[in-house]
Amino acid sequence: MLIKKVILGLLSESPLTGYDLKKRFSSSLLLPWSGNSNQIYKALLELHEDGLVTVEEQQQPNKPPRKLYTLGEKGHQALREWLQSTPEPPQLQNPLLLQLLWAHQVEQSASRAMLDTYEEDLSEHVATLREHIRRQTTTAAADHALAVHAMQHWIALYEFHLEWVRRLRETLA
Amino acid sequence: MLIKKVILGLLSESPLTGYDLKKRFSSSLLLPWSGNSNQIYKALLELHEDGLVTVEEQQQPNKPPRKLYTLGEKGHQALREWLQSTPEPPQLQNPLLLQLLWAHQVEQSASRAMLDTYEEDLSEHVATLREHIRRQTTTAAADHALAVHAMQHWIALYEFHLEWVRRLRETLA
DNA sequence: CTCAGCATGTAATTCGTTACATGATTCA
DNA sequence: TGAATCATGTAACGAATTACATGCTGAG
Repeated sequence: MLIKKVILGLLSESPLTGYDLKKRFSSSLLLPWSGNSNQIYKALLELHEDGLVTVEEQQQPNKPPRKLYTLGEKGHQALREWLQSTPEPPQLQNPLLLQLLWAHQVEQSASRAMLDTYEEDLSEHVATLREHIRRQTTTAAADHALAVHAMQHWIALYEFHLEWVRRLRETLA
Repeated sequence: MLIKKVILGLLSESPLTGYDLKKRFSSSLLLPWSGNSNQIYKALLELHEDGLVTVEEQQQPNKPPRKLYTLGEKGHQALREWLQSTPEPPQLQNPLLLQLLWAHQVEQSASRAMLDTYEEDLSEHVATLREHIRRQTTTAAADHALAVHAMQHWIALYEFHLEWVRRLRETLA
């Protein structure tokens, strides 16, 4: 499960609770998970069973008790192994491309209209991502060159797609 | 469910059985489904319940009976509606990028080695895709300009990623 | 008084996968 | 004899989602 490795990565930066992780996942556009408690608390239990993390239960005044998870030596080792393993090739899922496979069955004006709103949605989406990444790269991760490269490429992939959509619209206009 | 729309698309080309669809899905690298019977036969049942397809049961000598599904008028309508609807922005999932977020925790030589095999795997993968698409575009779909554009862009996305990996390797060498 | 934040977790449901069950035919 | 193709389907499981349950605190 990829999410477990990512949790190891996040815990390697600092100890965190399930709730912290939840917020990280739901606020990060880069991490492709919704940040639902089900998955996270289950993953943490399993990581603990496997001895990769340690837990410290903390009672705090005026707040619910929390469980702080810390990456153990075995966890660091597992993380390092993952970082050195060869990842799977990406899965570029693109609903638009599927739709275009049968686009000849509707009038071209309809496809053009569809692409118009698609381009609008997409460029807004890309703007959000760009801003999101900008904030990330100017703060913490800025010293990790590979991480910065990765994020910029992630954006570039979306921009590449957006550019293609724009050119396609022009050829249809 | 996106797979149901895609089934409508496939049935719009010619009537097919569940078994036919299964083969289409498992042999097409473009359609991101494994082609497992569970999903397909269930989808066909539901499409039938909704009156989008009609079934004709055929007894054939020396072979198991089969159910031929044909797209009805309501199904054509549903397909056309889908083709005109605005698709979701793509989800570019890329395990490599996640790994690079914490790559500074291992030695750079290890990351370089990882990228070496990744590039090898990926370029092979892309070659397969390119050949796959080449066969597709030279035959049936060749007359549908938008479909051809879509497939070429799909490949181009992978090639864009591959090029980036190559440049990244050079900067690390 | 209500809503957001903190913090844990469970339940129900969807989508997807592989593996299994059945049974005939054809080809090596 | 054993594997591959045709053709239907079920079972078991995994990954992910949303919604729900609980309960306390502090701000508007």
